[in-house]
Order: sequence, then structure tokens, then C-alpha cells
Amino acid sequence: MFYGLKLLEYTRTMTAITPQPPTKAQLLELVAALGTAQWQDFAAAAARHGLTSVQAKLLAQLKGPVPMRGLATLLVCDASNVTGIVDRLESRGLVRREPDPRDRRVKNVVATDEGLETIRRVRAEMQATHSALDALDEEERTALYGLLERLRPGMERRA
Amino acid sequence: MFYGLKLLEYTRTMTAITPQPPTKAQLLELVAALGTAQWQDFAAAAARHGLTSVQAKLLAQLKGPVPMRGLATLLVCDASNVTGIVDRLESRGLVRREPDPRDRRVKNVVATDEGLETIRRVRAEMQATHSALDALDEEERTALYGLLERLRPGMERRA
DNA sequence: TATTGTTATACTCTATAACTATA
DNA sequence: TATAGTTATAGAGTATAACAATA
Repeated sequence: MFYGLKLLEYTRTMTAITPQPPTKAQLLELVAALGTAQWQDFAAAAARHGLTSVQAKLLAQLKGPVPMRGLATLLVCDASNVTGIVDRLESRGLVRREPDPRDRRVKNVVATDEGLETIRRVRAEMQATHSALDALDEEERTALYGLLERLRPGMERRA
Repeated sequence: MFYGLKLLEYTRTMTAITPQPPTKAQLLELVAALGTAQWQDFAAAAARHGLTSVQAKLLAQLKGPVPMRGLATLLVCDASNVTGIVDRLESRGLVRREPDPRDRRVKNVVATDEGLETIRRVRAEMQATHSALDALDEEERTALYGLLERLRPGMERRA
């Protein structure tokens, strides 16, 4: 009985220390599933505030004034699309266009106070993502952050 | 000089062992950025094969026959949308509709051989995601997999 | 001549509502 | 009556091509 418990404990320890390494396909599938779930969580939170996911994504970029062209780059879409997206946000009072003092061709987009407050709430209401992160303790979150930081340079390289 | 090097080494070691824990906001932002990047990587790979991201996502669900209604659930969209998406995939010969022998209301969607091959290539061509994962060694990938597995239940719970 | 933002166009995705054929 | 799939409709995102204003 005593040895049985010891063996069980040993097995658990070894399983925790040296779990089966996942195949690349398994890891890829898991990353894809979580990426999709996280995106849908964001879209659902945006929808509760009457925003499409792209509108919310644009709003999330506006830490300062950004030219229309820059928004197209950030959203990875054609510049012609940005006109309509900003039109709809502007008609709701969430952003405004400002002329650029140094280049009269450029219009800078700025979030209004209401726009900033709205995107703040959207972020706060990503319930699935928040509750998922709550499943980890501080040490695990630190480890996850470190690993994701290692992943970032590869993900942001554009083909 | 000797002590200087020792101190540097000690500092590096301690930094590696006990890095600053990230705030929840930082971790959230990093997860969101990687989720978006991964999604855009998938969309770009799909586009190279003439597929929209939703079409590719649907194709990726077809490990076996799936009713139209089930696809709407998997894609988190209204059932009426699935008709058009499947129409376009079917006209390109990537999927086909089959009658369900047990319920004549149901149509099951099945990927054709060409459909399976196409989605296989899309997955293989997610270059940003692949190169990001290549930045980790096996031990790190195992650790990442374990942490993401812990995240999954929270992400998949629907609000 | 090149760039910024816009418009016009055509296609796809999206939800809502109504319809049909089954169950 | 309830459900599966479809159709019709309207709004939004998307790329392409062309345009005016500015650099």
C-alpha cells in the first residue's frame, strides 16, 4: 500500500516533468483553435457595443493620431476600405478625421473620448479570454508570456 | 572584473528564473496580437488557393460528413450563410452535398479529394505560424502545448 | 511622377425573416 | 408543432481600378 502510493506519486511527477512532446501538427491545431476562439470572443464583445470586429480592431489601433494609409497597413487591407470603416465610426462619434499640418494630403484619424471608452469596455468584456487566463496561476502566466514573446517575432514577419 | 562577470552571470540567471510577471493586460494584449496574426496568416494562405478565410475554415471542419446545421454551429454563424458558402465550394468541386439516409431533411457536406488536398496545403503554407513555432525547441513546445491545453477549456466555454 | 484619400464596382459574408419539406 | 435547408433582402467588409489634390 505504501509502495503503491509512492509509485503513483512518482508516476505523476514523471508525467508532469516529461510529458509526451506534441507533434508540430498537434501544436499547430491547438494554436489555430485558440486563435479562432480568441478572435470570436473579440468579435462577440465588439458586437455587444454595436461594432463589427473590423471596426473594433481599427479603434484598438488608435493610441494616437494615425493616417488613413497607416490604418490600412495595420488592418492588412486595401486603403480604399478604410474610408468606409472610418466613415461609419465617425458618424457614431467614436473617431474623427483631422488634417495633418505637415502634409495636406494626409488625414489623421483620432479616437474620441467615447471611442476610447468603448474599446476599453470591449477589451474588458472578452469573457472567454479572461476566464481562460484565470485558469493559470502567476507562475504559469509568466511562463506563457515568455513563450509567446518568443513566438511573436516569427508571427509578425510578413511573407 | 572577475566579480563583475560573476555578478552579470548571476543577474542573468535570476532574470531567467524569476522574470517580472506580466500584468493581465500585457498578457491579454500579447494573446490578442498573436491570435490576430495567426488568423491573418491563415487567411493569406487560404487566399493563395482562391479561398476566403471562411471557406477555408469550413473546409477545415470536414474530417467526415457534417450536416449544414452543424457547420453553422462550428462556424458560429447563422445557418442561412452556410448555403452560400457551401454553394461556392461545391461549384469549385471542393465539397459535395449528400442526402442523409436517416433524415431526409438533412444534407451532409463531405470534402472531395481535391478539397482535402487543398486544405492540407493551406495548413502547410501558414508560413508565419510555422516559422514562429520553429523558434522554439522541443522542450519549449511541450511546455507551450501544456499551457495552451490549460487555456482551452476556458476559451471554448460560450457566453 | 509618386502618393494620399476617395469613389465606383463587383463579390463575399452577415443576420433577419419568410418559405418548403420533412419529422 | 418543430426542425433542416433554402431564398430574399439589406448592411458591411473586401480588392480592383480610376480619379482629384498634393507632394
